[in-house]
Amino acid sequence: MEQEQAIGAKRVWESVKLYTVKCAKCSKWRLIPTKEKYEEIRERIVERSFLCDTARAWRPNVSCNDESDVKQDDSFLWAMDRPRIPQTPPGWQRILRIRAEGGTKFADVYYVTPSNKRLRSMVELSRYINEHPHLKGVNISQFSFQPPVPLDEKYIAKRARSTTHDTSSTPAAGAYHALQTQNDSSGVPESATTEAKAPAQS
DNA sequence: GCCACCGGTGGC
DNA sequence: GCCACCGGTGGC
Repeated sequence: MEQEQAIGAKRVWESVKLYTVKCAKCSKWRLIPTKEKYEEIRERIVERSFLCDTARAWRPNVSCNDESDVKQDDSFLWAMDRPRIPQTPPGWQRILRIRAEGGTKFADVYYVTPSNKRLRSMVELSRYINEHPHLKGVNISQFSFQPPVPLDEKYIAKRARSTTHDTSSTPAAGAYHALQTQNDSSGVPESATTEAKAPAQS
């Protein structure tokens, strides 16, 4: 019944403000116009590198000669998605919620079903699918609860990591693309955010 | 040690 | 009373 644009109607909202992907050639950021497009690129980013040319699909004249669409400064909280996250099935929504700074986790991923039910884990997802025969065609391999990684590792409270050895010097090493989230809450963190800037070599 | 999962609860 | 958010922890 009240399926009415349900999704996106009220409570369901996304922490992500802008979707951006880095050009594999010139390393400039290109804004991705829609979440759907972003998810499509993200799924195949390993097989198909993103280039400024790719953005011509929605920006006919853009090229590596144009400056970056967005500066990677501290006006946003940056996070890198992992590659190979499947596109969200039609009728569903994949929602990312960034947690408060200084907590034990960075973000939560959840899926909203076509009938507006919020699911928090693979367990809940498969149970829900089993209990709803009309969703039998839905394969759980189309879902991933893997959250992105913050570029600023200090955003999360330090664990018993100690010694901070170089082991994790490059956060999200394999990930090619990133998303931005709004960094409201605090005033000007400023401190070290800019240092976390993309090591993005090789 | 990490993280997927879920219970508790504070704020609405 | 509900639910968004967070922390604890069991299983790997």
